[in-house]
Amino acid sequence: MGSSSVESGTRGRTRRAILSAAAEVLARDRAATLADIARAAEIGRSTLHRYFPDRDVLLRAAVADAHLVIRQAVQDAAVDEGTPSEAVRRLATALVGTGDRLLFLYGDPRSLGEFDPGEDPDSVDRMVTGLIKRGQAEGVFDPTAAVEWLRDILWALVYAGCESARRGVLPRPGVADAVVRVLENGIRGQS
Amino acid sequence: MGSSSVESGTRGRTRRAILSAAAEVLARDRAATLADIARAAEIGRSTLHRYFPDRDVLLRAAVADAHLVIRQAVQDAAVDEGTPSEAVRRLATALVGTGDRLLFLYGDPRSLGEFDPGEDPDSVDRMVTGLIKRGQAEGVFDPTAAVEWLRDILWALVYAGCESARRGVLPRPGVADAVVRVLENGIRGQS
DNA sequence: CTGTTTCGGGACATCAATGTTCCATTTCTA
DNA sequence: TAGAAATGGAACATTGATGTCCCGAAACAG
Repeated sequence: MGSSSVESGTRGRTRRAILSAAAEVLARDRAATLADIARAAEIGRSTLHRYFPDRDVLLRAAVADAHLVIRQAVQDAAVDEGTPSEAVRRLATALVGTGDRLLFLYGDPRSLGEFDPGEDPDSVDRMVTGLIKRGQAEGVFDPTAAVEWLRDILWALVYAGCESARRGVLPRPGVADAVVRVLENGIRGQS
Repeated sequence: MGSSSVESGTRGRTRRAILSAAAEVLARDRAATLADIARAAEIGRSTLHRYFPDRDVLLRAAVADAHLVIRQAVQDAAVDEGTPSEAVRRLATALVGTGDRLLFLYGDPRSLGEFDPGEDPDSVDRMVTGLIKRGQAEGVFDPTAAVEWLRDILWALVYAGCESARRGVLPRPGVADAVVRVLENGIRGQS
C-alpha cells in the first residue's frame, strides 16, 4: 500500500486535528492531560494513543509540527528581500499568524536545545538572526546590541502580541502592526 | 508563645528557603516535582510537607510570595516620582532584580485572575498602569496605544531580559538598561 | 452493497507523584 | 548542658495519569 508519506486522507486529517489540538491546549496549560487533548481534538483517548503511542511521542511530534509550521511561515516571509523594516513587518505578520503553535513552542522547554539529532540545525533561527544582522549592518537596527538579544526581543514581542490578542487586549488584525511599531519605535509617543 | 506572625527564626528561614527554591525550580519547569523543590531547597521532602501540607498550598504560597516580592520592588521604584522615563528605568531595574520570582509568576497561569479573594486587588497592576497612563498623558509614551498593551510589552521585555540574562545572552548588570533602551527606542540604530 | 478501516469507550494493569506517619538524629535555645 | 524544636529519611497507602487490550459501531472504499 501507500508509502509512509501517503496518509489515507482520514488518517491525515485526524493526525492534523490532534497536533493542532495539542498545540492549542498545551499552549494554555503545559500540564494538560492526554484526555484534555483528546477532548479538544474531539476524538477518543484510545484513538489518540493509536496515533501517538505515548505522551513523549506526542510531545515530540507536536514540537516538530509547530516548528514546521513556523519555519514555513518564516520562509514565506521571504526575509532576505526588501528593506529590513519591510522584512521584519512581513516576519511579524507571518509569526503572529501561527498563533497557538508559537505560544506552545515558545513556552516549551523542549524547544530549546533538544531537537532531534539529524534534524535541521534550526534554519528558523538562522533566517531570523540573518535578518537581524542585515538590519544591523545597514544601521537600521542597533548595531551595538547582541544579535541574540535582538532576536529574543523579537520573539518576546510576537509572543506578547499573540497572548494579548488571545485575551482580547489587541484586535486580531493589527497585532502585527502593534508589534512592529514597538520594534521600530519603542513605546514612545511620536515626539 | 509567638503570635502567628512570629516565626521561630529557624522556621522563617526554612520557609523562605522553600519559597525561594520553589520559584527557582518552577520558573524553569512548571511540572517540577515536590521532590525536585525539596532538593533545591536542600531539605527533606517530609520537611517540605511539614511547611506546606500539599502541592496546592505550596503553589498558592509561592505565588503570593512572588507577588509580595514584586509588589515591594515596584513600591521601592517610587513610580510616581520623576519623569516617566526615569520611573520606567527604576521600575525595570527593580523588576529585573526580582529574578526567578518574576519568571515564575509571569509564567504561571494561576497568576492571572486567580488571586485569593479578599486580597489586594492587584496594586502592582494599578501602579504600573498608572505610570503608563501618566507617560501617555505627558506624551512620552504613545497615547494612541491601549494601556494594557503597553503594560504587556513592559512585562514581556522585562521577562525576556531575565531569561536572556539567565542564559548568558545578556550580562547580568545592564539587563535593565537593555530593556529600557528597547522600550524607549525600539531596536533601531541611533538613526 | 460488502468487506475493510477507523473509531469510541470501557475494563484493566502500571507507574510515578503525592500525602501520611513514625522515629532516630541533629540543631536550636534557655 | 538539658529540654524542646526541627529535621531527614524510610515505609506505606492513595491517587490520578498513562498505556494496553478488546469489541461493537460507524465511516469509508471498492
